[in-house]
Amino acid sequence: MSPKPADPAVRTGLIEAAARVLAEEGPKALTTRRLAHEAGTSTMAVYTYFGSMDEVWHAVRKEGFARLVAHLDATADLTDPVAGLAAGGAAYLANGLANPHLYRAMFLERHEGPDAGNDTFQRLVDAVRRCVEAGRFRQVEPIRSLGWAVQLWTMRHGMVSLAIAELLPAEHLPLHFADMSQCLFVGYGDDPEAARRSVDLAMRDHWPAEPANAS
Amino acid sequence: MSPKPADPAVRTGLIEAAARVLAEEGPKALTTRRLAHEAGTSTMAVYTYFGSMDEVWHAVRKEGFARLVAHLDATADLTDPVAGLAAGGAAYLANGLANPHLYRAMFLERHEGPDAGNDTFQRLVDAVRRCVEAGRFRQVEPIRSLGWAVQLWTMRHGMVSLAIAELLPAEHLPLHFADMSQCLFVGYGDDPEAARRSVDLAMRDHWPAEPANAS
DNA sequence: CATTGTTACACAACATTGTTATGCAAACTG
DNA sequence: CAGTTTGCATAACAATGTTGTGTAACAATG
Repeated sequence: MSPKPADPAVRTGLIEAAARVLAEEGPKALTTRRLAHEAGTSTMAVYTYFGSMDEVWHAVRKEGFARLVAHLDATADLTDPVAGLAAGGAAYLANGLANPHLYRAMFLERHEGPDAGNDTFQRLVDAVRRCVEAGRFRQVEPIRSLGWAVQLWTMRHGMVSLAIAELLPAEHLPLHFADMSQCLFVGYGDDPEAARRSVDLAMRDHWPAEPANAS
Repeated sequence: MSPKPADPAVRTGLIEAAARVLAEEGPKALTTRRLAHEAGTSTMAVYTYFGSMDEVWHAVRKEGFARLVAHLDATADLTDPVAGLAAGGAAYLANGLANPHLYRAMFLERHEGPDAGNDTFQRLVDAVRRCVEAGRFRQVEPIRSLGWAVQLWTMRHGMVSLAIAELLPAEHLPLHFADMSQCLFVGYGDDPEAARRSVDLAMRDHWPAEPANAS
Protein backbone atom coordinates (compact mmCIF):
# COMPACT_ATOMS: atom_id res chain seq x y z
CA MET A 1 0.00 0.00 0.00
CA SER A 2 2.95 2.29 0.45
CA PRO A 3 3.96 3.95 -2.74
CA LYS A 4 7.17 5.27 -4.13
CA PRO A 5 8.65 7.35 -1.31
CA ALA A 6 9.53 10.98 -1.82
CA ASP A 7 13.26 11.49 -2.04
CA PRO A 8 14.27 14.36 0.27
CA ALA A 9 17.40 14.80 -1.81
CA VAL A 10 15.26 15.96 -4.70
CA ARG A 11 13.68 18.61 -2.53
CA THR A 12 16.95 19.95 -1.18
CA GLY A 13 18.39 19.81 -4.66
CA LEU A 14 15.55 21.96 -5.90
CA ILE A 15 16.10 24.50 -3.12
CA GLU A 16 19.82 24.61 -3.78
CA ALA A 17 19.26 25.02 -7.50
CA ALA A 18 16.73 27.75 -6.83
CA ALA A 19 19.11 29.60 -4.54
CA ARG A 20 21.92 29.28 -7.06
CA VAL A 21 19.88 30.51 -10.02
CA LEU A 22 18.51 33.35 -7.91
CA ALA A 23 21.95 34.43 -6.76
CA GLU A 24 23.54 34.20 -10.19
CA GLU A 25 20.85 35.49 -12.51
CA GLY A 26 18.21 37.16 -10.40
CA PRO A 27 14.53 36.52 -9.80
CA LYS A 28 13.48 36.75 -13.45
CA ALA A 29 15.53 33.67 -14.25
CA LEU A 30 13.90 31.54 -11.58
CA THR A 31 11.13 29.87 -13.59
CA THR A 32 9.58 26.46 -13.16
CA ARG A 33 11.13 24.99 -16.28
CA ARG A 34 14.53 26.48 -15.58
CA LEU A 35 14.44 25.25 -12.01
CA ALA A 36 13.39 21.75 -13.02
CA HIS A 37 16.06 21.59 -15.70
CA GLU A 38 18.70 22.89 -13.30
CA ALA A 39 17.80 20.25 -10.74
CA GLY A 40 17.76 17.54 -13.39
CA THR A 41 14.08 16.77 -13.13
CA SER A 42 10.77 17.89 -14.56
CA THR A 43 8.39 20.66 -13.62
CA MET A 44 6.08 18.19 -11.91
CA ALA A 45 8.68 17.56 -9.24
CA VAL A 46 8.34 21.19 -8.26
CA TYR A 47 4.64 20.65 -7.73
CA THR A 48 5.05 17.46 -5.75
CA TYR A 49 7.56 18.85 -3.29
CA PHE A 50 6.15 22.36 -3.23
CA GLY A 51 2.58 23.10 -4.07
CA SER A 52 3.39 26.10 -6.20
CA MET A 53 6.14 28.46 -7.19
CA ASP A 54 5.24 30.65 -4.21
CA GLU A 55 6.12 27.80 -1.92
CA VAL A 56 9.49 27.50 -3.63
CA TRP A 57 10.13 31.15 -2.87
CA HIS A 58 9.05 30.56 0.70
CA ALA A 59 11.56 27.73 1.03
CA VAL A 60 14.30 29.86 -0.51
CA ARG A 61 13.62 32.62 1.99
CA LYS A 62 13.71 30.13 4.84
CA GLU A 63 17.06 28.91 3.59
CA GLY A 64 18.23 32.51 3.38
CA PHE A 65 17.26 33.18 6.98
CA ALA A 66 19.16 30.09 8.08
CA ARG A 67 22.25 31.29 6.23
CA LEU A 68 21.92 34.77 7.69
CA VAL A 69 21.65 33.43 11.22
CA ALA A 70 24.67 31.22 10.68
CA HIS A 71 26.53 34.19 9.32
CA LEU A 72 25.62 36.33 12.28
CA ASP A 73 26.61 33.61 14.71
CA ALA A 74 29.98 33.33 13.03
CA THR A 75 30.89 36.85 14.16
CA ALA A 76 33.58 36.91 16.77
CA ASP A 77 32.18 36.82 20.28
CA LEU A 78 33.62 40.09 21.51
CA THR A 79 33.81 40.80 25.19
CA ASP A 80 32.81 44.39 24.45
CA PRO A 81 29.05 44.17 23.85
CA VAL A 82 28.89 47.50 22.02
CA ALA A 83 31.64 46.44 19.67
CA GLY A 84 29.78 43.17 19.25
CA LEU A 85 26.68 45.08 18.25
CA ALA A 86 28.64 46.97 15.62
CA ALA A 87 30.29 43.79 14.39
CA GLY A 88 26.88 42.13 14.08
CA GLY A 89 25.71 45.03 11.99
CA ALA A 90 28.75 44.76 9.78
CA ALA A 91 28.05 41.08 9.26
CA TYR A 92 24.43 41.86 8.42
CA LEU A 93 25.54 44.39 5.84
CA ALA A 94 28.14 42.09 4.32
CA ASN A 95 25.64 39.26 4.05
CA GLY A 96 23.05 41.47 2.38
CA LEU A 97 25.52 42.94 -0.08
CA ALA A 98 26.89 39.52 -0.96
CA ASN A 99 23.42 38.12 -1.70
CA PRO A 100 21.34 41.01 -3.00
CA HIS A 101 18.67 38.94 -4.72
CA LEU A 102 18.21 36.75 -1.71
CA TYR A 103 18.06 39.75 0.61
CA ARG A 104 15.44 41.28 -1.61
CA ALA A 105 13.33 38.13 -1.50
CA MET A 106 13.69 37.94 2.27
CA PHE A 107 13.07 41.51 3.36
CA LEU A 108 11.96 43.63 0.44
CA GLU A 109 8.96 41.81 -0.91
CA ARG A 110 5.56 41.35 0.56
CA HIS A 111 4.29 37.81 1.07
CA GLU A 112 1.12 36.38 2.47
CA GLY A 113 2.40 33.59 4.65
CA PRO A 114 3.89 34.54 8.01
CA ASP A 115 7.58 34.63 7.18
CA ALA A 116 9.76 34.57 10.24
CA GLY A 117 12.66 36.90 9.80
CA ASN A 118 11.98 37.92 13.36
CA ASP A 119 14.49 35.45 14.68
CA THR A 120 17.28 37.72 13.55
CA PHE A 121 15.53 40.68 15.14
CA GLN A 122 15.39 38.86 18.44
CA ARG A 123 19.16 38.53 18.34
CA LEU A 124 19.41 42.26 17.89
CA VAL A 125 17.13 42.84 20.87
CA ASP A 126 19.29 40.53 22.96
CA ALA A 127 22.47 42.26 21.87
CA VAL A 128 21.05 45.62 22.89
CA ARG A 129 19.96 44.23 26.23
CA ARG A 130 23.48 42.95 26.80
CA CYS A 131 24.80 46.46 26.28
CA VAL A 132 22.30 47.77 28.82
CA GLU A 133 23.18 45.10 31.34
CA ALA A 134 26.86 45.83 30.93
CA GLY A 135 26.17 49.44 31.81
CA ARG A 136 27.23 50.65 28.38
CA PHE A 137 23.75 51.84 27.40
CA ARG A 138 21.45 53.75 29.71
CA GLN A 139 18.95 51.83 31.80
CA VAL A 140 15.56 52.68 30.33
CA GLU A 141 12.13 51.17 30.27
CA PRO A 142 12.06 48.02 28.09
CA ILE A 143 9.86 49.57 25.42
CA ARG A 144 12.57 52.15 24.85
CA SER A 145 15.46 49.71 24.59
CA LEU A 146 13.36 47.71 22.17
CA GLY A 147 13.04 50.93 20.24
CA TRP A 148 16.82 51.08 20.06
CA ALA A 149 16.84 47.66 18.44
CA VAL A 150 14.27 48.89 15.95
CA GLN A 151 16.45 51.88 15.18
CA LEU A 152 19.50 49.72 14.60
CA TRP A 153 17.54 47.40 12.35
CA THR A 154 16.25 50.42 10.47
CA MET A 155 19.82 51.57 9.94
CA ARG A 156 21.06 48.18 8.78
CA HIS A 157 18.09 47.47 6.57
CA GLY A 158 18.06 50.97 5.14
CA MET A 159 21.71 50.84 4.15
CA VAL A 160 21.47 47.39 2.61
CA SER A 161 18.33 48.36 0.72
CA LEU A 162 19.78 51.55 -0.68
CA ALA A 163 22.99 49.80 -1.65
CA ILE A 164 21.13 46.93 -3.30
CA ALA A 165 19.00 49.34 -5.29
CA GLU A 166 22.26 50.99 -6.33
CA LEU A 167 21.14 54.28 -4.84
CA LEU A 168 24.21 54.38 -2.62
CA PRO A 169 27.71 53.43 -3.79
CA ALA A 170 28.77 50.36 -1.85
CA GLU A 171 32.32 51.52 -1.33
CA HIS A 172 31.33 54.26 1.12
CA LEU A 173 29.01 52.02 3.06
CA PRO A 174 31.49 51.05 5.81
CA LEU A 175 32.16 54.71 6.54
CA HIS A 176 28.48 55.61 6.71
CA PHE A 177 27.79 52.58 8.82
CA ALA A 178 30.55 53.38 11.28
CA ASP A 179 29.56 57.05 11.60
CA MET A 180 25.88 56.31 12.04
CA SER A 181 26.47 53.49 14.50
CA GLN A 182 28.72 55.71 16.53
CA CYS A 183 26.20 58.52 16.55
CA LEU A 184 23.44 56.22 17.77
CA PHE A 185 25.58 54.44 20.35
CA VAL A 186 26.72 57.77 21.77
CA GLY A 187 23.09 58.71 22.12
CA TYR A 188 22.19 55.45 23.83
CA GLY A 189 24.91 55.64 26.48
CA ASP A 190 26.54 58.03 28.85
CA ASP A 191 30.16 57.67 27.74
CA PRO A 192 30.65 59.02 24.22
CA GLU A 193 34.33 58.25 24.16
CA ALA A 194 33.78 54.61 25.06
CA ALA A 195 31.17 54.27 22.30
CA ARG A 196 33.63 55.72 19.82
CA ARG A 197 36.31 53.26 20.86
CA SER A 198 33.95 50.31 20.57
CA VAL A 199 32.93 51.21 17.05
CA ASP A 200 36.52 51.78 16.03
CA LEU A 201 37.42 48.41 17.46
CA ALA A 202 34.63 46.63 15.62
CA MET A 203 35.34 48.34 12.32
CA ARG A 204 39.06 47.87 12.51
CA ASP A 205 39.14 44.23 13.43
CA HIS A 206 35.83 42.74 12.48
CA TRP A 207 34.67 44.25 9.24
CA PRO A 208 34.48 41.32 6.85
CA ALA A 209 37.46 41.66 4.55
CA GLU A 210 35.59 40.49 1.50
CA PRO A 211 31.84 40.11 0.99
CA ALA A 212 31.15 36.84 2.69
CA ASN A 213 29.45 34.42 0.39
CA ALA A 214 26.38 32.95 2.04
CA SER A 215 27.36 29.32 1.81
CA MET B 1 2.61 63.86 -45.01
CA SER B 2 1.71 64.42 -41.39
CA PRO B 3 -0.55 61.76 -40.05
CA LYS B 4 -2.95 61.47 -37.20
CA PRO B 5 -1.24 63.24 -34.28
CA ALA B 6 -0.59 61.46 -31.03
CA ASP B 7 -3.01 62.57 -28.34
CA PRO B 8 -1.07 63.46 -25.18
CA ALA B 9 -4.25 62.94 -23.19
CA VAL B 10 -4.08 59.24 -23.99
CA ARG B 11 -0.57 59.07 -22.62
CA THR B 12 -1.39 60.85 -19.39
CA GLY B 13 -4.53 58.77 -19.11
CA LEU B 14 -2.45 55.64 -19.34
CA ILE B 15 -0.07 56.87 -16.67
CA GLU B 16 -2.92 57.82 -14.38
CA ALA B 17 -4.62 54.49 -14.91
CA ALA B 18 -1.35 52.71 -14.26
CA ALA B 19 -0.78 54.63 -11.04
CA ARG B 20 -4.33 53.94 -9.93
CA VAL B 21 -4.23 50.22 -10.62
CA LEU B 22 -0.82 50.00 -8.97
CA ALA B 23 -2.00 51.82 -5.87
CA GLU B 24 -5.23 49.88 -5.54
CA GLU B 25 -4.26 46.35 -6.50
CA GLY B 26 -0.50 46.16 -6.54
CA PRO B 27 2.07 45.40 -9.19
CA LYS B 28 0.67 41.99 -10.15
CA ALA B 29 -2.50 43.64 -11.40
CA LEU B 30 -0.70 46.06 -13.68
CA THR B 31 -0.74 44.10 -16.94
CA THR B 32 -0.88 45.40 -20.49
CA ARG B 33 -4.43 44.29 -21.12
CA ARG B 34 -5.66 45.52 -17.78
CA LEU B 35 -3.97 48.86 -18.28
CA ALA B 36 -5.38 49.27 -21.78
CA HIS B 37 -8.86 48.32 -20.64
CA GLU B 38 -8.64 50.67 -17.67
CA ALA B 39 -7.60 53.55 -19.93
CA GLY B 40 -10.35 52.71 -22.40
CA THR B 41 -8.06 51.76 -25.23
CA SER B 42 -6.20 48.77 -26.59
CA THR B 43 -2.85 47.24 -25.78
CA MET B 44 -1.31 48.76 -28.88
CA ALA B 45 -1.71 52.23 -27.43
CA VAL B 46 0.67 51.20 -24.69
CA TYR B 47 3.26 50.36 -27.30
CA THR B 48 2.80 53.55 -29.29
CA TYR B 49 3.19 55.88 -26.32
CA PHE B 50 5.67 53.73 -24.44
CA GLY B 51 7.90 51.27 -26.18
CA SER B 52 7.36 48.52 -23.64
CA MET B 53 5.91 47.76 -20.25
CA ASP B 54 9.24 48.72 -18.68
CA GLU B 55 8.82 52.22 -20.05
CA VAL B 56 5.39 52.38 -18.46
CA TRP B 57 6.95 51.54 -15.11
CA HIS B 58 9.57 54.18 -15.74
CA ALA B 59 6.88 56.77 -16.37
CA VAL B 60 5.00 55.70 -13.26
CA ARG B 61 8.14 56.12 -11.17
CA LYS B 62 8.74 59.53 -12.67
CA GLU B 63 5.20 60.51 -11.76
CA GLY B 64 5.80 59.16 -8.27
CA PHE B 65 8.91 61.27 -7.85
CA ALA B 66 7.00 64.35 -8.95
CA ARG B 67 4.31 63.62 -6.39
CA LEU B 68 6.86 63.04 -3.68
CA VAL B 69 8.62 66.31 -4.41
CA ALA B 70 5.31 68.15 -4.39
CA HIS B 71 4.49 66.49 -1.11
CA LEU B 72 7.81 67.47 0.41
CA ASP B 73 7.46 71.04 -0.79
CA ALA B 74 4.04 71.23 0.81
CA THR B 75 5.58 70.89 4.26
CA ALA B 76 5.37 74.04 6.28
CA ASP B 77 8.39 76.25 5.81
CA LEU B 78 9.57 76.32 9.38
CA THR B 79 11.99 78.96 10.54
CA ASP B 80 13.73 76.32 12.63
CA PRO B 81 15.81 74.36 10.10
CA VAL B 82 16.21 71.34 12.36
CA ALA B 83 12.47 71.14 12.89
CA GLY B 84 12.11 71.52 9.13
CA LEU B 85 14.39 68.55 8.63
CA ALA B 86 12.27 66.45 10.94
CA ALA B 87 9.07 67.63 9.30
CA GLY B 88 10.47 66.72 5.90
CA GLY B 89 11.23 63.26 7.17
CA ALA B 90 7.73 62.93 8.52
CA ALA B 91 6.34 63.92 5.13
CA TYR B 92 8.60 61.38 3.45
CA LEU B 93 7.35 58.67 5.76
CA ALA B 94 3.72 59.61 5.33
CA ASN B 95 4.04 59.64 1.57
CA GLY B 96 5.71 56.24 1.51
CA LEU B 97 3.17 54.67 3.83
CA ALA B 98 0.27 56.12 1.85
CA ASN B 99 1.60 54.73 -1.44
CA PRO B 100 3.43 51.53 -0.63
CA HIS B 101 3.33 50.00 -4.09
CA LEU B 102 4.52 53.20 -5.68
CA TYR B 103 7.29 53.57 -3.13
CA ARG B 104 8.37 50.04 -3.84
CA ALA B 105 8.53 50.71 -7.56
CA MET B 106 10.50 53.89 -6.97
CA PHE B 107 13.07 52.85 -4.40
CA LEU B 108 12.96 49.12 -3.84
CA GLU B 109 13.40 47.65 -7.27
CA ARG B 110 16.38 47.60 -9.50
CA HIS B 111 16.04 49.11 -12.97
CA GLU B 112 18.44 49.53 -15.84
CA GLY B 113 17.72 53.09 -16.91
CA PRO B 114 19.17 55.86 -14.76
CA ASP B 115 16.21 56.71 -12.59
CA ALA B 116 16.54 60.03 -10.90
CA GLY B 117 15.29 59.86 -7.38
CA ASN B 118 18.31 61.90 -6.53
CA ASP B 119 16.39 65.13 -6.78
CA THR B 120 14.76 64.33 -3.47
CA PHE B 121 18.16 63.48 -2.02
CA GLN B 122 19.49 66.85 -3.09
CA ARG B 123 16.74 68.48 -1.06
CA LEU B 124 17.88 66.52 1.94
CA VAL B 125 21.46 67.65 1.43
CA ASP B 126 20.32 71.25 1.20
CA ALA B 127 18.23 70.92 4.35
CA VAL B 128 21.22 69.59 6.24
CA ARG B 129 23.40 72.41 4.92
CA ARG B 130 20.83 74.90 6.14
CA CYS B 131 21.11 73.45 9.63
CA VAL B 132 24.88 73.77 9.48
CA GLU B 133 24.70 77.34 8.25
CA ALA B 134 22.27 78.22 11.01
CA GLY B 135 24.79 76.96 13.51
CA ARG B 136 22.51 74.16 14.65
CA PHE B 137 24.77 71.40 13.33
CA ARG B 138 28.52 71.36 13.74
CA GLN B 139 30.65 72.85 10.99
CA VAL B 140 32.41 69.89 9.40
CA GLU B 141 34.04 69.10 6.10
CA PRO B 142 31.42 68.80 3.32
CA ILE B 143 31.95 65.08 2.84
CA ARG B 144 30.87 64.57 6.41
CA SER B 145 27.74 66.70 6.25
CA LEU B 146 26.85 64.83 3.09
CA GLY B 147 27.25 61.72 5.16
CA TRP B 148 24.65 63.09 7.55
CA ALA B 149 22.22 63.40 4.66
CA VAL B 150 22.96 59.80 3.74
CA GLN B 151 22.29 58.74 7.31
CA LEU B 152 18.98 60.57 7.40
CA TRP B 153 17.95 59.04 4.09
CA THR B 154 18.95 55.64 5.43
CA MET B 155 16.72 56.19 8.43
CA ARG B 156 13.74 57.35 6.38
CA HIS B 157 14.11 54.70 3.74
CA GLY B 158 14.72 51.96 6.25
CA MET B 159 11.62 52.79 8.23
CA VAL B 160 9.39 53.05 5.19
CA SER B 161 10.77 49.81 3.77
CA LEU B 162 10.29 47.86 6.97
CA ALA B 163 6.79 49.24 7.42
CA ILE B 164 5.84 48.49 3.83
CA ALA B 165 7.08 44.92 4.17
CA GLU B 166 4.95 44.73 7.29
CA LEU B 167 7.98 43.91 9.39
CA LEU B 168 7.30 46.90 11.63
CA PRO B 169 3.83 47.88 12.86
CA ALA B 170 3.02 51.24 11.35
CA GLU B 171 1.42 52.62 14.47
CA HIS B 172 4.71 52.88 16.35
CA LEU B 173 6.52 54.46 13.46
CA PRO B 174 6.10 58.08 14.57
CA LEU B 175 7.63 57.26 17.93
CA HIS B 176 10.60 55.45 16.42
CA PHE B 177 11.08 58.20 13.91
CA ALA B 178 11.05 60.91 16.55
CA ASP B 179 13.45 59.07 18.84
CA MET B 180 15.89 58.21 16.10
CA SER B 181 15.79 61.68 14.57
CA GLN B 182 16.44 63.20 17.95
CA CYS B 183 19.34 60.85 18.60
CA LEU B 184 20.97 61.72 15.30
CA PHE B 185 20.35 65.45 15.56
CA VAL B 186 21.82 65.51 19.03
CA GLY B 187 24.88 63.83 17.60
CA TYR B 188 25.17 66.30 14.75
CA GLY B 189 25.04 69.42 16.89
CA ASP B 190 26.36 70.86 20.11
CA ASP B 191 23.10 71.68 21.85
CA PRO B 192 21.18 68.50 22.73
CA GLU B 193 18.34 70.36 24.36
CA ALA B 194 17.74 72.49 21.29
CA ALA B 195 17.67 69.40 19.08
CA ARG B 196 15.11 67.84 21.38
CA ARG B 197 12.90 70.89 21.23
CA SER B 198 13.09 71.04 17.43
CA VAL B 199 12.01 67.43 17.04
CA ASP B 200 9.21 67.89 19.54
CA LEU B 201 8.04 70.95 17.64
CA ALA B 202 8.06 69.13 14.31
CA MET B 203 6.31 66.06 15.65
CA ARG B 204 3.71 68.00 17.58
CA ASP B 205 2.69 70.42 14.87
CA HIS B 206 3.74 68.94 11.58
CA TRP B 207 3.20 65.24 11.64
CA PRO B 208 0.63 64.61 8.94
CA ALA B 209 -2.61 63.90 10.72
CA GLU B 210 -3.70 61.24 8.28
CA PRO B 211 -1.63 59.43 5.66
CA ALA B 212 -1.49 62.00 2.91
CA ASN B 213 -2.78 60.60 -0.35
CA ALA B 214 -0.33 61.29 -3.10
CA SER B 215 -2.68 63.17 -5.35
C1' DC C 1 6.59 -14.58 -5.57
C1' DA C 2 2.58 -12.38 -7.87
C1' DT C 3 -0.75 -8.88 -7.19
C1' DT C 4 -2.34 -4.57 -6.15
C1' DG C 5 -2.71 -0.06 -4.81
C1' DT C 6 -0.36 4.24 -4.30
C1' DT C 7 2.77 7.70 -5.40
C1' DA C 8 6.67 10.28 -8.02
C1' DC C 9 7.20 12.42 -12.03
C1' DA C 10 7.87 12.75 -17.52
C1' DC C 11 4.95 14.70 -21.20
C1' DA C 12 1.69 17.49 -22.99
C1' DA C 13 -2.25 20.70 -22.73
C1' DC C 14 -4.23 25.25 -20.98
C1' DA C 15 -4.77 30.15 -19.35
C1' DT C 16 -2.39 34.35 -19.07
C1' DT C 17 1.56 37.21 -19.59
C1' DG C 18 4.47 40.70 -22.73
C1' DT C 19 5.24 41.59 -27.44
C1' DT C 20 4.78 41.63 -32.39
C1' DA C 21 2.25 41.23 -37.07
C1' DT C 22 -1.76 42.86 -39.68
C1' DG C 23 -5.12 45.82 -41.19
C1' DC C 24 -7.96 49.87 -41.36
C1' DA C 25 -9.61 54.39 -40.63
C1' DA C 26 -8.37 59.05 -39.68
C1' DA C 27 -5.99 63.19 -40.58
C1' DC C 28 -2.53 66.09 -42.39
C1' DT C 29 -0.07 67.43 -46.94
C1' DG C 30 0.09 68.42 -51.59
C1' DC D 1 -9.65 65.57 -53.60
C1' DA D 2 -5.68 61.97 -53.70
C1' DG D 3 -1.86 60.17 -51.15
C1' DT D 4 0.55 58.89 -47.45
C1' DT D 5 1.55 58.47 -42.84
C1' DT D 6 0.30 57.38 -38.36
C1' DG D 7 -2.87 55.73 -34.22
C1' DC D 8 -4.68 51.85 -32.65
C1' DA D 9 -8.19 47.62 -32.71
C1' DT D 10 -7.67 42.65 -33.70
C1' DA D 11 -5.30 38.68 -33.68
C1' DA D 12 -1.19 35.83 -33.54
C1' DC D 13 3.18 34.31 -31.04
C1' DA D 14 6.69 32.94 -27.33
C1' DA D 15 7.13 32.13 -22.58
C1' DT D 16 5.21 31.95 -18.05
C1' DG D 17 2.71 29.19 -14.02
C1' DT D 18 -0.37 25.50 -13.48
C1' DT D 19 -3.08 21.40 -14.30
C1' DG D 20 -4.41 16.81 -16.80
C1' DT D 21 -2.77 12.20 -18.23
C1' DG D 22 -0.19 8.31 -18.21
C1' DT D 23 3.57 5.29 -16.69
C1' DA D 24 6.89 3.21 -13.92
C1' DA D 25 8.53 2.24 -9.37
C1' DC D 26 7.89 0.82 -4.87
C1' DA D 27 5.74 -1.18 -0.57
C1' DA D 28 2.25 -4.13 1.47
C1' DT D 29 -0.50 -8.23 1.23
C1' DG D 30 -2.02 -12.89 -0.22
